[in-house]
Amino acid sequence: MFGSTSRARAVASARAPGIETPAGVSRPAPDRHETARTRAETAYEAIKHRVLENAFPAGTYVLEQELADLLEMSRTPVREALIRLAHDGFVEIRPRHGMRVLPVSPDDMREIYAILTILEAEVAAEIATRGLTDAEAAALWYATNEMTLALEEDDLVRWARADAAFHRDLIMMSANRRQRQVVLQFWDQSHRVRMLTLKLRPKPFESTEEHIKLVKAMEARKPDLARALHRAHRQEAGAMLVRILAEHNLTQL
Amino acid sequence: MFGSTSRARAVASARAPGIETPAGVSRPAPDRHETARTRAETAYEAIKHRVLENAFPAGTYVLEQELADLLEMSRTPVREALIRLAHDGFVEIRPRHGMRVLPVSPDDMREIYAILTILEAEVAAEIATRGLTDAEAAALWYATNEMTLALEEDDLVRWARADAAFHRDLIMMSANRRQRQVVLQFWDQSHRVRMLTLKLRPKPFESTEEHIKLVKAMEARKPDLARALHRAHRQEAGAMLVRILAEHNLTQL
DNA sequence: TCATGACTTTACGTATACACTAAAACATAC
DNA sequence: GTATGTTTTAGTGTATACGTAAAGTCATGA
Repeated sequence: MFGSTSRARAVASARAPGIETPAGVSRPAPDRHETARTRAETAYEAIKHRVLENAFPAGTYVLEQELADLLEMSRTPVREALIRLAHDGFVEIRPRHGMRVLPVSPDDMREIYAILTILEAEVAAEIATRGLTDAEAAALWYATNEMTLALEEDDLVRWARADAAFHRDLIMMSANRRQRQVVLQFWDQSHRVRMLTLKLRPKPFESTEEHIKLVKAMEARKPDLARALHRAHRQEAGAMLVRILAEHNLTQL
Repeated sequence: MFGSTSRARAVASARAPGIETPAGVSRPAPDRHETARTRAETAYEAIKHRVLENAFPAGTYVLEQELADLLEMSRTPVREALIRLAHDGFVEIRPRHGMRVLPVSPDDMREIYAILTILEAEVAAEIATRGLTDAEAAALWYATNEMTLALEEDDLVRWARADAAFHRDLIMMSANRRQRQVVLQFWDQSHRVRMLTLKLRPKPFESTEEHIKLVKAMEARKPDLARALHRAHRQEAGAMLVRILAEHNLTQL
């Protein structure tokens, strides 16, 4: 169903596309780019993408059959995808109304950033304790450099991309798989709000500086400093987003 | 599928039990105690229970059809339950081999306790900041009292039950729903190891004292003290469990 | 116009059928 | 006995059918 099936299918599924099977179950060739996936996985990714990119706005109800029609598959893999999406916190499932895209309120953002702040600060300290590998340092410096260049060009989208890459790279350095999973889950939950408020925020000069200071603290192997810097960085970012949501009365993004 | 369906079904499902439906789908009356549930939910709870209580030992493979036979339902709700159980970290799904109960290794326990330590310590500080309600204090004192009585009677099972209740009560006091969800998820993941090592651990006199001190610190509204006490408590408990697993070569519980 | 009851429609949860292919079993050669 | 190739079996992912009941629609009365 997951993971190793995808691998096995990638190897085994080099059959001719478009074969029409003789019995009730029609088996069109799935789109093949580089990994074969179950339809349930395809559905998961497709729906998640639409949620994150606001193609399905917050509060929207979409029925199972609508999703199935849209994705050109039966309801079964759609249902399986929805179970996962609900568990990830992107949608809720309301029988006879379909899935509803969960809005992200200021309170939600408070919750999310409270957890990100706690857990990421510990990761920063962990990394400062054991030191950065060359590759890790390069990745983080690349991201901060991107942020700086983006600011020079007044390209906020580019800046946001670099910011996301920085934080993703950072959490992926954690040795604790469960910690990575939790942080990424909530970071994803905040994605739409971050994107939709991008132009409402002040220019992130200080934020960029904070990223740079954090990398320096980690390179200098100062765990307490790294923890404190990152904690402050996350707390301020969360508080600012919450403020913006409140000021603009964006209560359900 | 979840939640509100259960409510609606509870109201609407007072039909005669045992009605045999005319077409392919046989609809025996589900067992009714107080809440009606979908079969997928029934499957989730039943399988989870068997995993937690070691009826399906770690490393065990069980096929979908075996589970369906055992639970007297079709494969469909079993599949849906397995998606959730996999997401909760109790099993992995391996196509053509069925679900496999995920063992919990010493490294897993390190990961779990690292996260519990961080997040719960913050909850303890939060509660110490805002103070305990009478009901909350009563619940925690009841649990610590149970621990004390259990120790007097040398009843470790009773002690473990009180310990679990204490921690569950504590996390449920967090205002952060996501934090509650994360902590409970990982606490559940450690359940089997805690139960299976119960008799291998030293008598938890100090642990009981630590619980008592924590409640006092929270009542006294000392957030820094509460955080530090609870952090130490969780770190020591995690380290001890990891030690025991290693000493007894229990690498895959 | 609003409320209520009856009837109809439809979305869901589930069982079942089926195609596909991974895994197991079997046959053969060295 | 071991390795390899072929055949068979069976577990999964998916589509479809169906029963159930929630939701919608319609008719009627006050």
